[in-house]
Amino acid sequence: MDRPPPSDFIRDIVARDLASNKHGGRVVTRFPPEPNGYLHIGHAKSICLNFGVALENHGVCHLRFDDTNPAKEDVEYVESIQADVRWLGFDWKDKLFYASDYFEQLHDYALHLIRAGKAYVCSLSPDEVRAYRGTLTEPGRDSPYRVRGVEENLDLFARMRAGEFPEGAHVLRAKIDMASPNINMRDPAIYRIKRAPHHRTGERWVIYPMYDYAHALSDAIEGVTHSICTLEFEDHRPLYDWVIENLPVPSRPEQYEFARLNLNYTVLSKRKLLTLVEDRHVNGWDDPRMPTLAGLRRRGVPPEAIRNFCLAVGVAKRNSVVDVAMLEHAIREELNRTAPRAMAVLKPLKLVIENYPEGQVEQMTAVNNPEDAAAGTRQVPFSRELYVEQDDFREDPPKQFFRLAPGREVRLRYAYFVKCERVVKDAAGNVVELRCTYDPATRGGDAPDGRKVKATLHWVSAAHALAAEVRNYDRLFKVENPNVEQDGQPFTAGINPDSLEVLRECRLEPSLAELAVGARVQFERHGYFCVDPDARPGAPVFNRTVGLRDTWANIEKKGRAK
RNA sequence: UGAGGAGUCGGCUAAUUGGUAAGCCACCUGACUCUGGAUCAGGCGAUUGUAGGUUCGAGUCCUACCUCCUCAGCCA
Repeated sequence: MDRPPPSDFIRDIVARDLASNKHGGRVVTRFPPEPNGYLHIGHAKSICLNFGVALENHGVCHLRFDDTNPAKEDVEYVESIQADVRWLGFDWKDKLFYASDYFEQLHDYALHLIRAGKAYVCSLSPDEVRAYRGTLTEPGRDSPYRVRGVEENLDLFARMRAGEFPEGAHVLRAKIDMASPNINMRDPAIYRIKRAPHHRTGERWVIYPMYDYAHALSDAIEGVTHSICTLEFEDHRPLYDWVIENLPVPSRPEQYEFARLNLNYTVLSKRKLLTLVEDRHVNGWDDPRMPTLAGLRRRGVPPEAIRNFCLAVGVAKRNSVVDVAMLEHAIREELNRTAPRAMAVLKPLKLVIENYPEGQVEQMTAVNNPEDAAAGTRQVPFSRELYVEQDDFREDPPKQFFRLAPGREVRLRYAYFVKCERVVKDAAGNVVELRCTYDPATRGGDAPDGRKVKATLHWVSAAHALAAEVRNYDRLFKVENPNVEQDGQPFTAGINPDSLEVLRECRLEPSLAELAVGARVQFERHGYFCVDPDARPGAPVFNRTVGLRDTWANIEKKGRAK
C-alpha cells in the first residue's frame, strides 16, 4: 500500500489558512471523545486526522474529554481512551483537557448570555418543548417563557444550579429563532438539570452544559483553530458559530466536517458494541473479535498498520463503506515486514521416519525472516518422530495437490527429503500416522543428485514441540451490513456463531516458548499470530491476527490450484 | 414537502483550482522462490449521477433535474 502524502480537503483548508495567516500561523486541533465507551477503529480515523494534521504543520493536538453527560460516562473509559491513543502512537503532551474543567467558566458565559437577553430559563416539560419546536417543515412557536426578564432568568438559573428543582423542571435555552428552518437553531437547550454524580466533579454540579454549547466554548477557550468533526454535525455549525459570536471568547475556532469510517462486516456503533459487551456476546471491550483498538491490539494488530490504513482510506465528505480487506492488507503489509517466521502445526499428524536413528536429535538452522537478513537464524530440533499438518497429506491426492501422499517425496523445510512409505489408520479408517523414510544426503534441503520435489512441508519434532492453544478469531459478523437492523431483526442476529475457533492440539517449534507476551509471529502457511497477553505461564495462547491471503483451503475452494 | 450535505473504475480516494481522468484495495495473468504465502512484472477496470449550456478545451464554471445521507434528545 504505497501511498502519496496525505491530500484531502481538510489539509487543503489548513494549508490555505496557514498561507493567509488566518489563525496567526497556528494549527491547533483536538480529539474530543466522550468517555462513554472504548475507542474503535472508526475513532482511529479521527485520531489520525487530528493528530496527523497537527504533526504535519508543527501544530498541537489536544486530547479533550467531552464529559458533559455524567449519566453515561465513567473513569474506566477515560483511562482506556488515553491508553488507546498512546498505543496508536500519538502524544498530546501536556494538552490533556476535560470539558468539566470549564464548568465554572461555561456557567459564567451562560450568565453573560442571560444578561444580554440571549438566553432564558424555559419551564416547559420535555413533551411541551417538542410540541413547540415544530417539525422539519413547519416552524416552531415561541415558548411562553421566552419573554421572562433577565432578573427572573438569573434567579431561576441560580436556583437550578443550587439544586432546588428536579430533573426536567427547567432548562436554559439560547434565544435564537423558533422559526429557523434549521431545527438546531430553534432555541436549543444549553443547560439541563441532571442529578447523576460526575466522574470528575462528583456532586458539585446538578446542571450540565449541552454539547453544542460546551464544545464550541471549549474549543475557543483552548485556542483550537480547526475543530474537525463528523458529517452529522454539519447542521450544528450555525449554532457552533452562534455561540462563538455571541460570547466574548478568546479565540475564533472554525468547525469542519468529514465522513466517519464505515467498514463492511463490522459494527462501529458504540451503542451496539456496548450491547455486545453487556449481553456477553464477547468477553469484554478488548475481546479480539471487537473492532475496538483494545480488541485489535489484543488480536495482535500493530498500531502502524492502523495508521497506514487510515492514511489509505483518506478523508472526504462522502459517506462510504470501506472494505475490511483494506484493513487486512495494511495489517499483513506491516506484519510481513516485522514478524519473525516460525513453524507451527495447527492440526497435527504424526510422521515417523523409519530409517532415522532412534534417539538422535539434529539442530537445523532456520531463517527468522527471509526478507530481513538482520533478523538472523535459529536452531530447530529434528528427530525421528515429527508432526506435520493434516492438510499437508492426502491419501488420494487431487490433481493439483503437490504435497505429501503415499509414495510421494517432499521436502521438510530446513531438513531432509522424506518419502511416504505407508499410512497407519485407526479402527474408523482415519489416517493417524505416516511412516516415511528420509534421504540423509538431502540434509539442508537439496539433493546432490539434483532431483526436485514439488512441495516443502513444515514440521515440528514431536518430542520437542511446544503444546499451545491457538484461537482463531473470525469476523464476529457474518452479515454484510450489521449496522442496520433489518426486518425487525436485532443486529445481533448477524453474529457469526463460528467467530471463535479454539485449537488445542497445536504443536509449535520450541523457540516459540521464549516469545514475549504480545509478540507477533508468522506461522508459515497459517497466517500471523500474537501471543495473547492473557496467556497463562506454561500454556501459551496465540491469537490469530490475520490469515495469509491464500491458504490451501482457499485455493482448493476456488479451484485455482496450479 | 423545510434545511444542510454528497454523487469520479467493483470498493476507497486523487486530479497543479478550466488543459484532456491518477493511486491504493479487490480481481486476473506471468516470472521467481526451500512457505501454493510473500516479492516482482503486467493486466482488467470510469464517456466523472442525468440532461442541457458557456468555452478552443469542463470532473472542475452556469441551469434544470435525479439519487443518496443527516437533522424534530433536557445524548454526543
